[in-house]
Amino acid sequence: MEAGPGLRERKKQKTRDTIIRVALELFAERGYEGTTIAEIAEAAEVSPRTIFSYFPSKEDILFYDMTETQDRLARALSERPEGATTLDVLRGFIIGTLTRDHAHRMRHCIISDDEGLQRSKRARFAPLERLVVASIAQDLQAGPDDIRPQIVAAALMAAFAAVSDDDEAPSEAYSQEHALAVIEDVLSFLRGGLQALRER
Amino acid sequence: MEAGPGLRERKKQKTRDTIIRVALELFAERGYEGTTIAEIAEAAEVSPRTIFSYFPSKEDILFYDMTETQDRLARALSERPEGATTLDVLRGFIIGTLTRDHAHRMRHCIISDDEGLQRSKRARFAPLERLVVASIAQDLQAGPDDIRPQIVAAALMAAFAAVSDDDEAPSEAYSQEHALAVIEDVLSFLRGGLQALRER
DNA sequence: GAGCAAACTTGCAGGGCGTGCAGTTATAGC
DNA sequence: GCTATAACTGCACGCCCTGCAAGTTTGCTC
Repeated sequence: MEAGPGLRERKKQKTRDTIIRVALELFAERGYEGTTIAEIAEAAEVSPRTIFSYFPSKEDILFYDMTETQDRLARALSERPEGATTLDVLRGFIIGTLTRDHAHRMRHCIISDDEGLQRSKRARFAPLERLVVASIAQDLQAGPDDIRPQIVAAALMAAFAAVSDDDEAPSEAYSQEHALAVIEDVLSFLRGGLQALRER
Repeated sequence: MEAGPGLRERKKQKTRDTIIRVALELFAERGYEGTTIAEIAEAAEVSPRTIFSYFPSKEDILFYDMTETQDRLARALSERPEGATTLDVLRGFIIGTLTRDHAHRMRHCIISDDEGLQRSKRARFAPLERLVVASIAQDLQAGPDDIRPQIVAAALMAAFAAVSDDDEAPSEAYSQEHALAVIEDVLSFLRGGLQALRER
């Protein structure tokens, strides 16, 4: 008896994937605002009501992988090897998270077309940033009034956003190389900044 | 003949102020989600439909001063004196923008109570950050691939957010002093970071 | 395989936000 | 005062999202 997920679980996963796929297609075709839940439901062959048992809101369909990314980051930070700093973990995490597949490129276009979605995307990074702030605060043994974790985390998230929005990359390989260079710059920057505060 | 605004304009301003005031009171009393447009309209003695001719959305009532702040920042950056850097301008701007009046404190509580509003608040800082990015890019004569402006701007915005969220300040004077200290730290940090990149 | 409990799906009713439109009311300039 | 313009209002509508009470499917047991 393999302990694989049963029919029920597999079916749910399939339905979820279908909803995401058809929703992204419709968003790309008619725009996010121009697509209704009813249309997504019809294309996915479920009832509109069912959509909301898979996703808490229409926006959550678009940002379907954010919670998973958040969990991965939390795990990467908490399970980091002895001696590894938050910055070390993040370097690997950012590179590993960069994906240039069709769905992601499509989503990038969809979000670019809508002012509100750009704001939403930014807002959805906040939980990730909070994780980074806490982890860096631990590294630096920072007190509650110490502003350094927040500054460092903000800079890191900005770098992350910059490399993942970098849409003119000619190839995935180039994109990763470029991202690595950017991240090294940011880490140098942060080390220099922290050093400057230490010397005061 | 003084060229003051006519009755029409004064009345509009008054209505706008009333809407903001009663909305904040209701939000504080019953929470943001627990308050409907209809209730705000009734308390402000206008029709629900009229609310939407003053504010594009319910959230915009809460963040009524963001567009004004954005305009002020844009002006401060574009009209800066010869030789002043973006960082110089921002130091003054942040200090000048810190306010601890009743409405702001009330809003802070309202936002703290609601997960979604915290995300929204963060998202609404994006336009400010874009202004800062552009201004810093100009200062640094940065090319399009240069990540420094985004990092520096993100760190500055994080500092701004930190000092304006600093709600346990015993007094406005203390709060300003504390903010100044934080900002000086951030500026040292940024100078150190930029220096480190220059030396590579 | 029949039956049962749990999980999943669905339709329905409804509340809240936001918009377009047309009619009424108030203001400003002559 | 009279008129053109601006503002307010009510109405109807579409959309998102939720609670609830069915109906349907799945997994498990006998």
